Amino acid sequence: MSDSSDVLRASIGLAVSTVIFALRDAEGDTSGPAVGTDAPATVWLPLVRRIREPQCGRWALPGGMVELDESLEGAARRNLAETTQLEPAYLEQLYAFGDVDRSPDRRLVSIVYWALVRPDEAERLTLGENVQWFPADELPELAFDHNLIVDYALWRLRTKMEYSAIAHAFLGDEFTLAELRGVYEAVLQKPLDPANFRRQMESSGAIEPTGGVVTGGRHRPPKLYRYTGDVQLVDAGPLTPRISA
Amino acid sequence: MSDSSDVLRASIGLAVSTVIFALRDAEGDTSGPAVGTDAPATVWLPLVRRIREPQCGRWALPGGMVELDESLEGAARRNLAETTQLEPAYLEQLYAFGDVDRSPDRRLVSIVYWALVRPDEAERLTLGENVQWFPADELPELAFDHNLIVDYALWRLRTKMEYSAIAHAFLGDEFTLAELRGVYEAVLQKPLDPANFRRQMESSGAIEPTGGVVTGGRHRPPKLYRYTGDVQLVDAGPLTPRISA
DNA sequence: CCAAAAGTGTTCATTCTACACCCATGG
DNA sequence: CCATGGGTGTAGAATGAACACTTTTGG
Repeated sequence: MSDSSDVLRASIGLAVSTVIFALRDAEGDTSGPAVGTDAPATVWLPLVRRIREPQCGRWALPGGMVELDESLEGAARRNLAETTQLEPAYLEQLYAFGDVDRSPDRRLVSIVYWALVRPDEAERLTLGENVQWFPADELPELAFDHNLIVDYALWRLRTKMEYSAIAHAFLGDEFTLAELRGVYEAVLQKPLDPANFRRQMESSGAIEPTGGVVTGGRHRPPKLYRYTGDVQLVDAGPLTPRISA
Repeated sequence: MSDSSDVLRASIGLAVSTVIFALRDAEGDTSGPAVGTDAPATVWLPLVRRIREPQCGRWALPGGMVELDESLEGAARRNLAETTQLEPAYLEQLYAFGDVDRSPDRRLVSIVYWALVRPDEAERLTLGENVQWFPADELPELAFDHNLIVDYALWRLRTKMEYSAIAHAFLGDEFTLAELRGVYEAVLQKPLDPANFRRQMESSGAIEPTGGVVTGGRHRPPKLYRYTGDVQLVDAGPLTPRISA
C-alpha cells in the first residue's frame, strides 16, 4: 500500500450516524393518520444492512464518513438522504462515541444524531433487502455499539418528550389533540388523561386552534390545532440560534 | 513537506477541550470553605493562553489532540492533567463542535467536555502568565468559538443543577446544608429559602447526616452531611454504566 | 335514541412558597 | 442576654391526577 494509506490508517476516522424515529402502527404500516386510530402507534426506526466487513450482514444505523467541506449536521443530513431518502423534521446531536475498541478495524469516532420524521415522510424510505423498519423495542443484535446508541437515543426521546415540544415533529402542520396525545402515549408507553392533556397543552401556549375541524368520524368533530412557534421547541440553550425551525 | 503531511492536512483533526468550573469568592480566592462564608461564591473557570498560531495570545479552553490509543474521556483527562494539573470530581461530555470554518487552519472537530472541581483541587492549578482563573460571567474574547462553548456549558451546568445532584462535586466529602445551599445559590445566582432547601434535600434521599457538627461559629453548630450515593447523580441514561462514582 | 369521542367542571392530594418562630452557640 | 445562623412548624398558593358530566356527531 502507498504511504498515504498508512498515514490515513494511523489517524482517527470521523463518522456520523443517525437514529431515526417514526411512529407506525403495530403492523408497521405508516399509511393513514398513524396515530389517533384504533391500533396504538409505536416507535420504529430504519436500519441498513452492512454490505462490507467488518460486521458484514449485521443491521446498523445509517451513517458514513464526514467530508472535509461539510458540517457535522450537514454530513448527517447528506448520509440520511443518500441511504434512506429521508429528510427529518427534527435533527439534534446525541453524543460522540469514541471508545478505542468500538470498531475492530481502524480507530473510529462517531458523532451520532437523532431525528424525528413525519408519517408521510417515513413513506419515502425505499425499503429493500438492505433497508428495513424495526420496532424500537425489539431490535436484533446490531453492529458495533449500535444497540447502546439506540437505547440512549430512545431514552433521550422519552425524557425530552416530557419537558419539550418535540412531539409535533411526528405530525403534520395541523393535528387534533387526540393525535398529539397519541404521539405522547406511543413514545411514553402509557395512557394519558384526555381532559388533563388538553388543559396542559392549551395552557402551555405551544398550540393554537386553526379554526378547522375534522368531520367524518362517528362522533363529535375535533378541532384542529397548529404549533404557534411561541414556545421554543427544544432546549439546546445557547446553541441552535433561534432559527432551525 | 512529505507526502504524509499533506494527507494529514487533508484529514479531519480530532481534538478535545474541557470547560472546568470551580466556585471561588468574588476576589478569586479559593482558600477556606469558599462557600458558606460572607462573600457569595461565584463560578470561575481556568483558561490557558495560546502560545502559537492561529489565535496566538488569545485565551482558550484547555485541550489538545486525541491520541490513537485513548478514549475521548481519557484524552480529556490527560489534557486536563497536563495543562492544568486538575483532576475533576465530575466530568461529562458536552457537545461535539465541528463547523467547517471554526478553525482557520485545518479542519478541526472538538469533542468538548465540562468538569467540576472541588475547592481544594482548584488550588492545584499552577497559575502563571499563561494559565489564569476567570469569572464565568465576564470573560474576555476567547479564541475560536470558545465563548459560545462556555455559554453552552454554563447553561448546562445551571439547568442540570436544578434536577440533578451534581452540586456535591463542588464540595468535599462532608458539608453543611449552608455550604450546599451556597453552591446552588452561586450557580443559579438567586437566593434560596434555607428552610425549604433543607426539606427538599432531606426528602430527596440524596444526603444523610454524618453525625458530626461544625463547632467554632458564633451560632448553633450545623450538622454535617454526606451524599448517600442512593440517588443517581446524573441522568446520562443508558450510558455511564453504574460505576463512575 | 345510542355509541363514541370531544370537551368542561370539580374535587382531592401533592408540592411549592413564604414566613413566623424556636434552638444553640460565642461573645 | 444578645446577635447570628441552624433548624422546625404551618398556612396559603399552585400544580397535577382522577373522574363525573355535558356536547356533538354518525348510524
